[in-house]
Amino acid sequence: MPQAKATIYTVARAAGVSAQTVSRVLNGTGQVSEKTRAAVRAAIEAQGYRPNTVGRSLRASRTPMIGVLVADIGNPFYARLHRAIERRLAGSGYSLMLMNCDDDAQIERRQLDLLRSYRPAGLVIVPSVGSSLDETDLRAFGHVVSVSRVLDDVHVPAIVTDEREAVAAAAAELLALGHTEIAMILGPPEASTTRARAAGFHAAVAGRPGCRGHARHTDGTRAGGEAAAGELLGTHPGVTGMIGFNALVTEGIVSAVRTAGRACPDEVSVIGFTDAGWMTLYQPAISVIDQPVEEMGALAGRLLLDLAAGESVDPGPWVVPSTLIRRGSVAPPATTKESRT
Amino acid sequence: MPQAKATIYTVARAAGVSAQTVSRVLNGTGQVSEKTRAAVRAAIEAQGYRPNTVGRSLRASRTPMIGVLVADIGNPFYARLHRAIERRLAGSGYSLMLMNCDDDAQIERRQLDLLRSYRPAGLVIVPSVGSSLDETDLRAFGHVVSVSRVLDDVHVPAIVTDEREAVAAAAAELLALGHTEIAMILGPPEASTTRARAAGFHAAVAGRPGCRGHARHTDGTRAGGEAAAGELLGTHPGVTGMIGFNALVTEGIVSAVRTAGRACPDEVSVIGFTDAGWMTLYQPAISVIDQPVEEMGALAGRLLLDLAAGESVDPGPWVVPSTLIRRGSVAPPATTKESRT
DNA sequence: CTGAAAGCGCTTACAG
DNA sequence: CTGAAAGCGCTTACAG
Repeated sequence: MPQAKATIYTVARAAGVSAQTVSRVLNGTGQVSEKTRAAVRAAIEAQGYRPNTVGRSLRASRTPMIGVLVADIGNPFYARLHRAIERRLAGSGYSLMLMNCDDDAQIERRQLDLLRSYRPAGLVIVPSVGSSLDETDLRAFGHVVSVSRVLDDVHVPAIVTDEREAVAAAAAELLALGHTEIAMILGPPEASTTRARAAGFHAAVAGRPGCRGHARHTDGTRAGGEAAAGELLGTHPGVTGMIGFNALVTEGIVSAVRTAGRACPDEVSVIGFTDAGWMTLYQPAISVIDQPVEEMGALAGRLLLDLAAGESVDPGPWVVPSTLIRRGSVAPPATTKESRT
Repeated sequence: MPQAKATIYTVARAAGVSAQTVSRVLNGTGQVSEKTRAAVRAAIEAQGYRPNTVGRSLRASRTPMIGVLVADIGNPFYARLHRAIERRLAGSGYSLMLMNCDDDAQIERRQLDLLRSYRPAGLVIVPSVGSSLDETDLRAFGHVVSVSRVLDDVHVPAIVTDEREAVAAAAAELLALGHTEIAMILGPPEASTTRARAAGFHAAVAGRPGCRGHARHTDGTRAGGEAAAGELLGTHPGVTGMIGFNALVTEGIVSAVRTAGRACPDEVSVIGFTDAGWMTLYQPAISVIDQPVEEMGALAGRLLLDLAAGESVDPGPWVVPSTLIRRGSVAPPATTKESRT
């Protein structure tokens, strides 16, 4: 029959030992005789005692909790990231406190304050676009790892994918197929990811004399991607290949291509960024630069565990490579095909 | 210059008052003279003091945190639910601790134990399929609200949508269009949602003499939905309409219909459950029973806030209605159309 | 309007 | 191998 309020003291009394000994049994620290251990276990069982993390955390001045602050958990990228971190941390005793900031620097700061009030052991952060956080803010947190987006002038371990190279390879593949005018529909210009992906795109185009590359910034949403892609298809009918900044923008591109009455891949090839279930359902299936979200999350969890254990961690940036998955949405441009026929 | 370790005591000393007065200023409780208040505020500012929720929680025997336990945050339904609860709780001082249980009753129990060790103020739970939780487990949590799935014989406020009615209406619409053999690809038989949706489906079919309804259980994934739908299309070529249990199963149905070489909606009409971005991108756009996820999450947040404030809350179940969104994937069956032509 | 004392549940030195 | 004391940061009675 579980006791109304079991604590280490009620357990200690029932077992005929001190609270300290109960603590030792609970944590497996120090030496406890087998007999005493058994008595304590029996009392724990009898009272239905459950440790109180709050008491422990207060004494330790540190809570076994990792904060996770992302822009929007509704975005599958962040949802998968959370799940991957949680899996890596399973069994470690650490819990995750997830917070959204809607990519708003003010909300980000507020959420961080709230989070910090719990004195968490660490933080995984995908900084907001236009984040105002600096090294001081993050240092106040103790252990921090940034994922995907990086903060300028802030030296915390960062986990990223090889955005520049991956986009460059994808763009190069379009160009090698014979496309001479291609476009990249980007995210917000302030995001580090936008800059890296844009750089890869431009580098690939620059490597092909006679080819032209268009880049457009958006807010990273489907609507934003659709508007930018639609505008581009209208003003630059020569564009025969498009790369999307993320899964949502890619949805927008696909929609715009269809609305413009252009066939994919016959008239316009499309490559997405970050795989999504619908991409294999759509016809044609969408080729995509597949970001290793699970690996990035697992690595974030590992680095934080190392940091919490007092080990020093290389600031990186830790680069986890993306892979180009070739599906049906990429083909040589129509003109090339015709000239071959 | 923020102090290394600011507490209410360091603030109190700097302001020349007692810790108790600092607490009063922080919480807006009791009477504090304007002058004293200003001095305290100045000291807080000067030291960069941030309240420690752990200390407060220990004293209060309760943490301003709501646990959220769901099957899989990778499922957009749960991600949207989390976001909706978080939005409703914004500014309330409560944080959310999100946990996955992979729909595994054992993991569910373990996660709940971990969560409980924080002494949270409440819990939002989507019980796992085959959950072993009973009223005692949940009562130990204090304030609990269940969402979407309900636990048998457990009396906690529940938030659901009108699954039975919504599915019945969707099925009835197919039948009214002239379909005489339709199918529902369900989730796991143990889930309360499966039972409710199946009941709605069977009721609609029973209301139409001469019509036939097939129901198949799956694990609720895309692969499961695809296998079940594929099998059904093969063994029962007369099926001209299918309803999916959730967004993933609907992906599977759409894929299976295409693999079977059947045109949608000309040969097979499809209706999904829970709207998703790809459903408007796909051709034809997928008609769907749209679940009011945001409202359900907001309501869960509100009920928990009420409960935490000591108010009594109606156990409900609180029913938030779903809406049938008509898009391109539903049409009269081919035979009917031919006979009209 | 303000303060001194006690205690929330635990672990960290320190002693034995 | 085991225990008594102190203290983590805060708020709750209780006094004035």
